[in-house]
Amino acid sequence: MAITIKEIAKKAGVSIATVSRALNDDPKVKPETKELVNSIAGELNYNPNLLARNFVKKTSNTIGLILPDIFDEFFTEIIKGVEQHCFSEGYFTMVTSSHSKRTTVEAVIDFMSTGLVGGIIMMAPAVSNEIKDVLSKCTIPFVVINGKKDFSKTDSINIDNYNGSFKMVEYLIEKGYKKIAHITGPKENEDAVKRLQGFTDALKKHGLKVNKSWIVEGKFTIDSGVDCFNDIMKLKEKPEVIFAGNDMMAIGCYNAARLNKIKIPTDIAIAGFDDIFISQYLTPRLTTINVPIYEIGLHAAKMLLQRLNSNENYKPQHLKIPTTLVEGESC
Amino acid sequence: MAITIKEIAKKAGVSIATVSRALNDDPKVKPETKELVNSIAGELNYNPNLLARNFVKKTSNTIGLILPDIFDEFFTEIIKGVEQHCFSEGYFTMVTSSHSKRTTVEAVIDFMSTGLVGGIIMMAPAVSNEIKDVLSKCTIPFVVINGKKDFSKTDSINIDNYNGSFKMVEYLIEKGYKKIAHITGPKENEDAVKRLQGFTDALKKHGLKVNKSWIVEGKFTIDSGVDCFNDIMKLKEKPEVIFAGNDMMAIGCYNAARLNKIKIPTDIAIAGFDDIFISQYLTPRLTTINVPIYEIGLHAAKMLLQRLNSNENYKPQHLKIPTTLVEGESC
DNA sequence: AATATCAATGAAAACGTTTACATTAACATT
DNA sequence: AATGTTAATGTAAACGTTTTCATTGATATT
Repeated sequence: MAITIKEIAKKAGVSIATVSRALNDDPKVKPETKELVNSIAGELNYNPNLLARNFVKKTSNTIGLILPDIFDEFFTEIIKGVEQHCFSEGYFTMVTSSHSKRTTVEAVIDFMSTGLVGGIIMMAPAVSNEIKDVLSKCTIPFVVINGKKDFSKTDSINIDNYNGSFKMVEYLIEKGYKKIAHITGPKENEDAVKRLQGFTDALKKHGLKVNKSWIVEGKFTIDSGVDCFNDIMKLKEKPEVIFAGNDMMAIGCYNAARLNKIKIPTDIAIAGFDDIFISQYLTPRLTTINVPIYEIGLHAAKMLLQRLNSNENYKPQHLKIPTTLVEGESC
Repeated sequence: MAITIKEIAKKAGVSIATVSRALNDDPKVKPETKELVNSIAGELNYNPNLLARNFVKKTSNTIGLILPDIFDEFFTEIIKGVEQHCFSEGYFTMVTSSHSKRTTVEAVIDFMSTGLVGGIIMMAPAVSNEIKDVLSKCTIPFVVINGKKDFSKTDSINIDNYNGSFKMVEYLIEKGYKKIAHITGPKENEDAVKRLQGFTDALKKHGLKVNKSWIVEGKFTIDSGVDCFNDIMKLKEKPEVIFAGNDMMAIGCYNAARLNKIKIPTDIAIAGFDDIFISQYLTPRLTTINVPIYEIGLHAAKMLLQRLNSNENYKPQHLKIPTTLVEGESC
């Protein structure tokens, strides 16, 4: 049987109310009493029953982290960032992902309606109306990572996709490239949309015309990278460089290139976006846009906990995470 | 305010006890009553307060997953495996890792003493006495992944490191290699120890002598792979192939080789262990031992839930996960 | 000296659920 | 007719904590 405050109360000769207050460092308790209670608690190796505590307080020192279906190494970093900050503030982290048996929306509802978590962090690269709907009814604080701009009533964190993409294209132009192709992510994916926008705007700014056939839609997966690469190589007018919408698809390009004995960067140059862990170990090292993934998780957790600990309804925050260009040998 | 069974009871004209029983599908409740209660619950969009439920039942439909300090893409798959199975059985997954601010032991204690989780899955490549100690006092079921053999009182899951390593060495010998070096993991790491054992035994079986200077201790990190590779290349008698204790260190070898213009596999061959995601995208593709990581998580979850749902103390299970050789072009 | 203020503590309710025990009514057995 | 059995439901306690609302005794204010 675990130790309860009742037993501490008995040993200390005070009421359970005083014990509770002492343990919670209530200023109304006499310092001596506090000390007494704390020492007895330590002696008995007391640990508060969080189930009971959360139950009566109607909150939870656990936060829920909802990840999208495919979660790769990218998300490990997010989990790490979230978990480490939460832990240091006395919170636990519950993870879940949407998969064959559950949608993101269902995950939100699960988390929200059971009382199990006090707040939610949600990765939502594609924000459907259904999601917006359920979130608008959400009774606990939440932070959206990568939501749309129009999703402004709540805290959100976004990667600065537009500028990252813009930066990359300017870099390529500076290097002398004039024929630049782009493999986009899925149209529904907000990151993908912004990256495409940065791409076209940068081209326009430098007086390069936007060649429609050099913009191909991928799926942010390696396989789709392979397919898109092959499609591009079939064009009569080939580009000099392919800017893949993310590193996964850039890897797909590498693979397709190797298979077809096409040399990078001499035959065609490749650039990516994300700077995932693998990218630095590709040969040649991929030129890409670094996204500080760990930091995203960290900031998401910070925002959420701030929210949880300030009952006044403060103005929703919107954080845009800056990116940096990483120069490899692939361009 | 969320709906409670009290309100359902009122609407249905029965007591809260009956509602509780009906919702839990107690056979003592008349089918008609059950139906009535369920339909009202559905109407009101009732969701049980799990905090209250778990509190009174002194269990939790949440399991705790403890990961080691450095957790890379390898662990993503574990998390996925655990989470997906747990979810399908109505359990939530809480993750944590040991890091600068907390040891594995503290994580266990945290999970155990708060009532927040009903069971624990722990990845413990190195099982210290301290861990053994705290686990022996553990009051809730747990499963250890990669524990030592002598840790037999509880459920455990192990990678078949020995045979994987043995297989690899036999494969290399078959390919004609005679001078085989091995970069081991940390001595405390149980996986590393078993892999080394498989290595030496395979050599002995085939009448090859074990050259001490060809066995170098790494740390299972990329950097240590670089260092060990360089150390080996400084030897007067160089091996023909380096069998790295894990893929991360194999990647380190790749990097060091590239820097020194050493060609793989012509100048020296490299093999790894784990078959992590990246390995298939290395050039040349790494020859390695595939470990079904997702399955490990899945089985761990299965074992734990089985344990949780059978109050009789059944015999502890020990699962050994088989591995397969993946032939790349690096040997 | 009477009263107000205050610091420290205690008593008890409350949270939403499960469950041991009690109760009822219907039916079966003697 | 009296008793036992059973099915279905109700009553109320219990879980460990926080918190509202007293209560006490001491000190300050008039």
